[in-house]
Amino acid sequence: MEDAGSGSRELPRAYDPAAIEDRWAESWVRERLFEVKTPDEARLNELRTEGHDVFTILLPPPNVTGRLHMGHMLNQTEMDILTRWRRMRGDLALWLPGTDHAGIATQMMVERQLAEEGQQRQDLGREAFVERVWEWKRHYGGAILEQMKRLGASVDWSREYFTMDGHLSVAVREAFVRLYDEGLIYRGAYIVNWCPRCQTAISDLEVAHEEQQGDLWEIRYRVVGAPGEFVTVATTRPETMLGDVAVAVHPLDERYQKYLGRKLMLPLTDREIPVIADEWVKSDFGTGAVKVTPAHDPNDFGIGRRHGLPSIDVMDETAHMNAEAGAYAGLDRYAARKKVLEDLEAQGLLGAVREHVNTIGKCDRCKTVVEPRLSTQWFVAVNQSPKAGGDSMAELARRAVREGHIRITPEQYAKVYLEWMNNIYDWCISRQLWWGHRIPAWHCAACKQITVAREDPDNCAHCGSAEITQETDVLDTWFSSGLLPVSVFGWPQPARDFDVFYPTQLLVTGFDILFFWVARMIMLGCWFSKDVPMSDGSTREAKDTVPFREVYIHALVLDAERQKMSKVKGNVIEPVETAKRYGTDAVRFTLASMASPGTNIAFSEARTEGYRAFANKIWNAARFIFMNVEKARGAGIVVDRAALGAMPMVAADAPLEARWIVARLNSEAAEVNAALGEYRFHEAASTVYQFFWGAFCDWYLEIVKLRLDFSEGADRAAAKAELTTLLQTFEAALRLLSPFMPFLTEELWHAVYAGEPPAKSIALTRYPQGKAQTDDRAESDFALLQELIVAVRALRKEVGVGEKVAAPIRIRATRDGLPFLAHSDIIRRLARVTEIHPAATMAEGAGVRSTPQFDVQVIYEKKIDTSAESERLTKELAKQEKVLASAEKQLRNPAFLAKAPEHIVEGLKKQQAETRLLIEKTRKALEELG
RNA sequence: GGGCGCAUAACUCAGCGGUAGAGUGCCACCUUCACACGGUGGAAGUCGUAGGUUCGAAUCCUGCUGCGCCCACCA
Repeated sequence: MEDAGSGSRELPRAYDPAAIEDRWAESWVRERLFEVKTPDEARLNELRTEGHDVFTILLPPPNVTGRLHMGHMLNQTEMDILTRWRRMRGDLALWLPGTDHAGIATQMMVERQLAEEGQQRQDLGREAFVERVWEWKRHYGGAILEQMKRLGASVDWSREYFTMDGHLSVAVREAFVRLYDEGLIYRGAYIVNWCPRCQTAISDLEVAHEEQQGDLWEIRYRVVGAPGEFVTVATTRPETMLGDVAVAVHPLDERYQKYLGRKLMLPLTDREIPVIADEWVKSDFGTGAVKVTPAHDPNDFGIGRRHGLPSIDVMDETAHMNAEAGAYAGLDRYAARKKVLEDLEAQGLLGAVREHVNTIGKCDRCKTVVEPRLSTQWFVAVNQSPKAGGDSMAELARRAVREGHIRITPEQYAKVYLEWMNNIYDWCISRQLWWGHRIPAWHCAACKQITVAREDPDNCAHCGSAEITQETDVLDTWFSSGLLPVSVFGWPQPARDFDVFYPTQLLVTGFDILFFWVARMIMLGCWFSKDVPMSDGSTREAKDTVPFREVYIHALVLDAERQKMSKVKGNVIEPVETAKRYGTDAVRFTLASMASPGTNIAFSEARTEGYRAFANKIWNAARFIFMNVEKARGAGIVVDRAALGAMPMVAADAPLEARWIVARLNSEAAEVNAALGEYRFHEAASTVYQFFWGAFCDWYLEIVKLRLDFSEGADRAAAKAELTTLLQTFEAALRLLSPFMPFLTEELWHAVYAGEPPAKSIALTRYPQGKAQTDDRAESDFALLQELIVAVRALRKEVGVGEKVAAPIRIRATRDGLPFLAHSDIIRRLARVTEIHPAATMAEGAGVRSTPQFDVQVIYEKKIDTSAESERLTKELAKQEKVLASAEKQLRNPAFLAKAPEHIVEGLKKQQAETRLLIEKTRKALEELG
């Protein structure tokens, strides 16, 4: 029997997400539901002919060390909603997961583990340490993906990658070699941001700037050969004076003209340093004289270069003073600062000390104060054109956004991106770590030259010497993750995956990694894909080089007090734990309903409670429906399963509520589709919520109770028709809801089909599109009916009719007759009315509710509370008069009549007429009350 | 030093040129045979502040106040 609706399994009275979620999460993975086979050309053409497309989305790879937080869950909920939606629309939807090896973070994690065993990584040696990290990764890595599985993310697990996988490492190496050969990767000694704790260079982006109250010290440098004369410099970092090689002043600064070319005696040392002129110096800052320390300050480094000065490095990699610092050697930088100041003071060389707000850079990862340090590193020359000519990487990346090949939502971030891109510096990509992609460069002991190669070389490419050793540095993690959009699809090998899935459609991510990752992907993606021909052999145009066509920047998730969640503050809301308490669907719905583009989310559990109630509401609607399906079956009435799965269609002579609910389903579905197309998750969520609860449950289900009479002598054909519409609408509503609440809808959808569903999952069915059937007449008729029912309910309350008591009503139509009387059964049931008496006049002294269309009274012996009613009416009257006054004022204004659009004027005229009528009615009612 | 965002009902947020909406909370009534994680009715906002543009402003512009964020090589 091809029937629908479950009777086989009684649904529990209250929805218990815990009872179903693990089961489905596990099943979706086991059934390989979301795996995408790379289509061949024929299949692809077929897809496109049908009006569908490939939808590829890359999961921003979480760190292997990561645990899922609310930000991830928001990000994943948004991606999952979109992916499920696109899949259900018939697109080939691929959501690709993976994890990032996260250089510093992971290395730190394992080092901490070693520390507990009383060891350091140096004790193990590089090879053993790296092996240890791999082992850690195998044991603990990727826990976050397991959490993701539990939350039902519809990703293709068969394609899961790790950024240190073999084929991805090949891509990293290829990219490095190509850029090096182009002269776009270079090695050199420059000032970089150095973290003394991590003992590695970090990029500009990995430095967090903090303002703090500090001191600006003035130090007197004796002028050689001029006893009693000094040049006073100002500095915030006195300890670096030990590495000074000059003092610079502005060339036009009159105060110092006489010292130009003279020598100064560097205090605390026996070195003499020159006074030089450089335009970079601002005469109005400090004393106008700057100590020049090329090894410890990027500006000084620049001055040093311009003037051919040496660099004296006075610190080691742990920010302790080195041998160059003489007596201060071995001291930590702050201890050295203290001692330097004391010694200067003792020698009378310390001048004024001023309070000074300065910004200090801290290591993003460990919060240690970063030291600008001269060291030899590898850089990507992002602003440089390749040898053969053409645009630089940065320029390509700017054009991609400027010319609209990549659309960023919300738009304001496009500006932020371009602003950053316009001011970008070369990217330091080397890290002094052990965990990561080792730089494929070999140093020759014989000729000192560098060999960069795809395959590990045995000999120097320049002199042939076998005495070569590999570079010890590894690459910045973002170098490999920046390549992901090309590398996951097989680049640099020619690959069908690349042809089909590149460019990806969308990137959903947080603002915090816009520069770190998004910008780098755009640079590297555009750069490397431009040489990959299209699948038909044609040259790739700029628009097809981008790594993704759209970027959606999502909100930050804050706690209910709008504070950033952090372990330190202890205000972290655990998503999986929260999902267990309220149900994953409820948490997802909370996030979706608050995910308005461009605003942050203050996550509140109160709201989640509300959506748990919503889930329960859906559950119970299902129970009610299944119960009736059972009842019908008992009477030999069975709904054909084939009627389900599409948009319900109703006959023109079907009951009003059936035509209405189907019309509503169509219009709401259209709205949801439109909202999702523009990332307005909150609108989509509130639309489905209002539809299901406010329309389907509150009105349709209540009316349907009138129709589901399957007993002998009842209109069984009508009952069956209504039951069919009910089931169809519910099934369609489940599909509409399913991207937002995948677990609950999956469970109920299977129940609708009594355990014999037409597909393995609701996720594989089609999304309601909402173009099928509209019915304005049904919507407006129903709206009038609702107005009447609400008015009667309110009157009953006023007059004091008990909840269970039914009472007659008196009704008078103002103009359009009494069309709603045709639905007296609905009025009787929903407003608890016995008889409906059409009347020409309203009775005096009884409460009246009036609308422009009708007046209505409840006939009941118990009189109303006249003073309360009079108060209400007075208030009502005041409101109406205000509305009227405002309308009249505008309608009297010739400028308004001349300039306002016609429909506004017409609307206002209508409002004016209706309000006048209402005022008249209200006044009369007040008079009658006395 | 630049740049950006936000201020709307008690709370959390929508709305972003035509006279204010939702959820939660609150008040009253109702344990009616899907659901008390429920139903019905109700109270609640001079849309931060001062100007301006407009026939019309919560909505656009400017100043101010208060929060928050990002970027930045003045020692």
